[in-house]
Amino acid sequence: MADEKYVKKCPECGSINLFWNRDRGEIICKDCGLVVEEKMIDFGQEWREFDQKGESKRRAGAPMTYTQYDQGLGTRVGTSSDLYGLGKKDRNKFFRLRKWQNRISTAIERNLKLALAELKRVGSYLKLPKSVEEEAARIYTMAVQKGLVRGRSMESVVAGALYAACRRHEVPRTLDELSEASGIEKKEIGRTYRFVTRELGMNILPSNPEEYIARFASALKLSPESQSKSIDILKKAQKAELTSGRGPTGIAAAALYVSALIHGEKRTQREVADVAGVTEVTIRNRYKELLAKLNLEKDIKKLKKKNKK
DNA sequence: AAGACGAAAGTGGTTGA
DNA sequence: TCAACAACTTTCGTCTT
Repeated sequence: MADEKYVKKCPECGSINLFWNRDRGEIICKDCGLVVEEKMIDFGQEWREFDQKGESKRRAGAPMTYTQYDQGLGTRVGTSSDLYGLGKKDRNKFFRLRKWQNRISTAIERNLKLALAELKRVGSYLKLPKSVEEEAARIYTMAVQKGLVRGRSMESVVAGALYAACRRHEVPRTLDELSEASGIEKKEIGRTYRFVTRELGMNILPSNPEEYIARFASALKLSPESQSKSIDILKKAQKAELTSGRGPTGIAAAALYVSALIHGEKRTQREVADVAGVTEVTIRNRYKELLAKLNLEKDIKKLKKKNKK
C-alpha cells in the first residue's frame, strides 16, 4: 500500500504533516494529534465469557485508538548532539546507556504504549482527572518493571492501576464502574489490584465513605442539604464504629438514603442501590444499623407526621 | 402494583491453625 | 492448605403504602 494515498490535509489544523501508523492502522496528524482516519482494525483482546449467561458479554469499544503514544513517559537517552563537551569516559557511558535504552525500549515501551492508550481510554470514559491518570500510569510502569504483568492481561493490570490511583487520590470509583469501563470482570480487577498494590508495597488506606457521597448524590439529583446531612450522618456513624469492616459504598448509600428521606426527597432503595453498586439488602442492613445507633428515629417520626398532615 | 422488609442459602475473600 | 468466618449478594415470600 502506498503512503501517497494518505497524503491529505488534517481537517483540524490543515497541516499536511500526517503520519501513518501501520501497526494500528491509523492516520494521525503530527501537529495536533488528531486521528484523521482509522481503519477499524481491532487489536483488542477478545475476552470470552465463562459465565452461563451470555448477555453480559462485554466489549469495551474500539480499543487503543485515540491517544498519541509516548506521553513523555518514555525516557530517552539523547542524540549525538548532546555529546558536546563530554569527556571520553562519559562518552562511553553514553553509548552504553543508549544501547541498553534501545534494547529495553523495544520490549517494555511497546507494551507501555499500548497500555497507556488503554489507560487513557478508560480514564476518559470515567472522566478521571489527569493527575489520577498519571498516577495510574506510574503504577503501571512500576508493575511492568517488576514483571507483575506476566500471566495477567495487560488490560486488567491497567484497570487495577487505575483503581489504585483513584483511591490514592481520594476520588474512588467502584469496582463496578471500572469493570464497566474496561470490560474486565470485577473479580479480576480486584485481584490484580490487590496483587499489584501488595507487590509494590503501596499502603492503601480503606476508602472513606464520604468520598463517594458527592458523586452518588449528584447521580441521584439530591439537594445539597441532603448531601451535607448524609455526611453528617456518616461522621456520627464513624464515631459509633458502624463503619469499620463494612463496605464503604454500602454505608454511603445508606446515609444518602436516610438523609434523602429526612429531607423529603425520597428515593427508592432500588435507585440508591443502583448508583452505589450495592444491593437493596445491604442498604437495608446499614440503614437499620444507622437508625438503631444514631437515634434518628425522631427525625423519621417528624417526617411521618408531616406527611400525614 | 410497587416498594420495603426479612429470612435463607450461596459466593468470594480473609484469617488463623 | 484447609476450615471457619464476616460481609455482601441472590432469591423469594410477606407486609405496607
